[in-house]
Amino acid sequence: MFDQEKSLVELKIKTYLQSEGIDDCNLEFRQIPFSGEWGLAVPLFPLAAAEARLGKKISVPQRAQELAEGIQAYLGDDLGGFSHVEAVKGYLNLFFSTATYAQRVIDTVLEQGADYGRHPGRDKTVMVEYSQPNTHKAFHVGHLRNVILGGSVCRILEGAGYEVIRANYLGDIGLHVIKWMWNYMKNHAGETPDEDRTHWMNAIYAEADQLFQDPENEAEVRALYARWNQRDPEIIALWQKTRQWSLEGFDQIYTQLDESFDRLYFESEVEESGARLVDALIQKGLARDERPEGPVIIDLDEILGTEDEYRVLVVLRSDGSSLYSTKDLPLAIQKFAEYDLDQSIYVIDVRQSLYLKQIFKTLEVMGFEWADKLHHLAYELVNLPGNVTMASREGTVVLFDDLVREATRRAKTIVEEKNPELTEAIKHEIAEAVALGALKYTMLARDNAKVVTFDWDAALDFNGQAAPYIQYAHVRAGSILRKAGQSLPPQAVFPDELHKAEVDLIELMTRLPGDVLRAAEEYRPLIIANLSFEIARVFNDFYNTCQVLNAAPDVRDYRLRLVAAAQQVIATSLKFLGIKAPSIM
RNA sequence: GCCCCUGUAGCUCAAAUGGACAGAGCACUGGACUUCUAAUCCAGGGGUUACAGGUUCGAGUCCUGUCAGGGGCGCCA
Repeated sequence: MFDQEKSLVELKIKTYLQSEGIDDCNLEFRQIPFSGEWGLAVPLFPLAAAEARLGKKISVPQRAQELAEGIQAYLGDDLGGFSHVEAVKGYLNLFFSTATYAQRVIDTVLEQGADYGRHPGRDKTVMVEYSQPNTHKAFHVGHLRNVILGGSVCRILEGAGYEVIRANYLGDIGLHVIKWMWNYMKNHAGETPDEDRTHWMNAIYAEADQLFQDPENEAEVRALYARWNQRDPEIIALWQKTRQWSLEGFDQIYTQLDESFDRLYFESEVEESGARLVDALIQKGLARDERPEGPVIIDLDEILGTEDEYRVLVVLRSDGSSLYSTKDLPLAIQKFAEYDLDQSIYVIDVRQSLYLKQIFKTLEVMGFEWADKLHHLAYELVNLPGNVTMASREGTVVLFDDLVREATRRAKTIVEEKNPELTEAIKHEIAEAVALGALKYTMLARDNAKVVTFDWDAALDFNGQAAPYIQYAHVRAGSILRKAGQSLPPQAVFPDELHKAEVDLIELMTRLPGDVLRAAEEYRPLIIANLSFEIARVFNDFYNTCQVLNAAPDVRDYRLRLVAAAQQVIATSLKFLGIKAPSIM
C-alpha cells in the first residue's frame, strides 16, 4: 500500500550509507511496535554488526544509533510521504501521516470489498487430500480436526491465489466393511438407515465389532470376506448399496460443515492397480518378494545407502492381500496423471509421518519427477482429558452429531434470550452457525503440531477467545451500519488524532493480505484465527469507547467507513476459517 | 537402540524472516447497561519461556547436551 514511499526513502537511505562507506546493503523494514502511530522501522544493527566483523573497533548498538541519527539528519525535512522521523535505540523509525495512512487503508479495504486480503491467481494448482473417512463407520471429533484443518487450508490457499482441488479418499473396503455387512445380513436384514445416516451406520458397526469377539462369529465374518474376494454378486450389491448410505451420511456432515470435494477416490478403485504396481516393483528389483514366508518389501535404507532413516516399507502381505501402501502408491500416480499439479498435499495425522516419508521416497526412487511436490501436512490428534485417544473400539469417542446437537442446543438457549422475536428457523440457523463456529475455531486456533484436548466444557464455552466472540463483533458492526441508514459515506477524511482503538483496528486490518500468504505457505490457519480474534477484540474496544452514530457528522462519516471496513475484514478472515459470520445473534 | 513432536502465567494457548517492554483467554478480585446488542468493556495481581551450556550486538525462537511427556520404527490403518 505504501510501496512508493518505501522505495523512495530506501533509495535515499542507501545514498547516505554509501557516503558512509557502506555499499550494497539490504535494508530491513518492519513495523514499529507500541507507537500508536504507523510507520516503518529500519534496524541498523545488521549494518553496524557487518562493520564490526570487518574489523572496525566499534560498539554495535552505539554505531547502529549513530547510523540512524546520520540518516535522520541526512533526510532533513524532505520526507516524501512520511510525516516525521526518529532515531532511537538503533532503529530508524519513519512515520506516516496518520490521516493519510488511515484513509488509504480504509479506502483500499472498502474498494476491494470481499477481495481484500485475497491475492490474484498465480496459475498454480494444488491438490489437498483430506478427511479420508472409512465408510460404514462413525464420524467423531477426531475426524473433525482433519476436515476442518483441510477445509481451511484449501480456503487459505485459494485466497493466496492457488487453484485448489479438494480430494477425499474413502476407505470403502476392508475388514470393517465386511464386519458391518455380516452384522447387517444376520441381524438387520432389510433395515434402512434413519435420518442421521452416519449415526445409524455406526450403531451397526459397533455392534458388529462386539459380536466379532466371539470366535464363532469371527469365522462367519471370515467366510463372508472370502465371498467378497470372489466377487459374489449378492455381496457386491449389498456393498454398493450400504456404501452409498455411508456416503450420504458423510455428505450430510460435509454440508453441515460447509465442505465439499471436487474428486472422490476410493480404496477399492486403486487396489488392483496397486497389485500390478507391486509386480512391476519386484520386476525392477526395487521390491523384494519374500513370499510365502514373508511379505513383499521395499528396503529403502538398503536402496539409498542410509541407515535407520527410511526403514522398510511393506507393500504387500505374504498372503497377497493389500495394505495401505499397496494403494497409496498408485493413488499418487493417478493424481498426477489426472491433474497437472504443482503440489499434492496429504492432510494426515502425525503418526503416519514415517509411512508417508517412505511412500514419497519410494515414488522418487521409482523415478517420478513430481515426487518432490508431495507434502505431508501433519497434525496432532484430538484426545480426551487424561490423554485418552479416541477409538471406536474402546468406546472413547465423542460423535460428531452428538457434539453438534448439544452445542447447537446451548447456543439456541442464548439466542432465545437475546432475540426472542426471531422465527424458529432463523434462531436455529444462528445457533448452528455459532455452535459450528465454536467447534471449528477450537480446532484451528491451535498449532497443527499440538494435541487438542477435547472437553465438553471448553468446546461449549462461547466466551473469550472463541468464534462467537468474533462473530459478535461482526454483528455489532453490522448493527451500527444498519442503523446508520442505507448507504455508506462514499468517502471521508480522517483526522490526524485518532483514538488508540481506531489506530489499532486499522493497523490490524493491514495485516490480512500478508497473513494470508504466510498462512498459505505454512499451511497454518492458526495465523488467520489469531488475526480475526485480535481484530474482533480491538473492534469491541472501539465499540465501547468510540461513538459512531451519535458523533459529529465528520467523525461519524469516517467512523462509519472504519466500521464497514472492519466488518469486511472480520467476515473475510472468518471465511478463511470456514466459519459463518451471522448478521444477528 | 534409532527417529519425530511437545515443554511459555494456576489452567488452555499465542508470539513473521533471530530484534525494541514475552501477549491473550479462562479462573480470581473490583468496577461499567435510561446511550450503536453486556455473547461486551475497563482495572488489578500473576513469568528465571523445563534445565545447563553455546553462537550473536541481540535468543522463547538457532546449535549441543540433560530432564519430563507424547508418538513412530518389515506383513495395523
